[in-house]
Amino acid sequence: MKVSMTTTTVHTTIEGKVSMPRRTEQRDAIRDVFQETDRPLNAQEVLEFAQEQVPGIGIATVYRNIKALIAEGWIVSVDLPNEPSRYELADLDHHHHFQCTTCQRVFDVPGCTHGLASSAPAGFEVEHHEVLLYGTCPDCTDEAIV
Amino acid sequence: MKVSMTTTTVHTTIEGKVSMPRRTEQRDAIRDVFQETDRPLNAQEVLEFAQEQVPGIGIATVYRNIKALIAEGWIVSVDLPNEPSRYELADLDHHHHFQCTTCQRVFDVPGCTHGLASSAPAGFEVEHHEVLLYGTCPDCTDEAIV
DNA sequence: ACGGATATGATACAGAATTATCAGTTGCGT
DNA sequence: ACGCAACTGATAATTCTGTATCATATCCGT
Repeated sequence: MKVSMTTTTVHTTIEGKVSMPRRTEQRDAIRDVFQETDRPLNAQEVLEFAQEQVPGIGIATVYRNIKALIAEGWIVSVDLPNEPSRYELADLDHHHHFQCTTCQRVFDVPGCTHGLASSAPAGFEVEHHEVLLYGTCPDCTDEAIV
Repeated sequence: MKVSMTTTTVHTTIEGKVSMPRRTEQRDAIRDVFQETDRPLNAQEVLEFAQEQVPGIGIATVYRNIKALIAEGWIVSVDLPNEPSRYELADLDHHHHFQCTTCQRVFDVPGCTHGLASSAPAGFEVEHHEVLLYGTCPDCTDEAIV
């Protein structure tokens, strides 16, 4: 189930005045990128996709907005070993990740093999876990055939 | 089962002469650290433990030897998201890792919840996987009680 | 349309981990 | 004991990711 979240972060000045974040085409483009893509994207990927809609957009703007979108809980970071952070919508169900060892893209893997909490030795209290699968994605498997 | 590996890496010069790596107290100390510790260690941890045996040892030497030990297949790197590389003996059985969210140390978790390869969607070929558990280690659980 | 706070883009900067450099030291074959 | 190649320690340099700076542009209430 996807809950359409409409969180709004406001900024409060010293005098107590409240200002709303502005709506810009760059910010809209970045939001669109996440909503139209079903896998975690890193800052560079977000930049490339956003540039299709706003050619002049810069990497600083991407980082700034990613930070803001995380702060308002609209996206979350997906971190893999030795990889730059990727980001995806925050309202996805629990899932794991698959990284293609050929194209380096990361995909979501629905579901969860539970029983992981009980796999730790006695005395270790598991709070959360992460499962990472590595292999070849369908696109790269097809490429290999050609 | 632990197989005592005695890999020896040699260096070949341009003229074809072969030279053996030298035995130094620093290198011995670093090897000892890995053999006496049952969890993955990062470069800083290796430095600290090795300094107990060779007080003057420097971080550069640690990195150099870690690199050499990896090259000869004696240790392998253990990489977690947003963490510096850790290293452990290469001849350990398949296992996973647990990171304590309090002390940040990483521990080995024996065994493996299989069935992971089949958890990926159709078209994704899983070659290997990594399971990361996060929580509180016994030491930190005890600390909390005190 | 005005005006000022906020956003943007270009780029300098920062922080972390690891590698390169280099002068001095040391292991080890002879 | 000699000699030299390999090793070490101190530190500079590098690489990578993300943040700070700042002049300019733009959103949006009035």
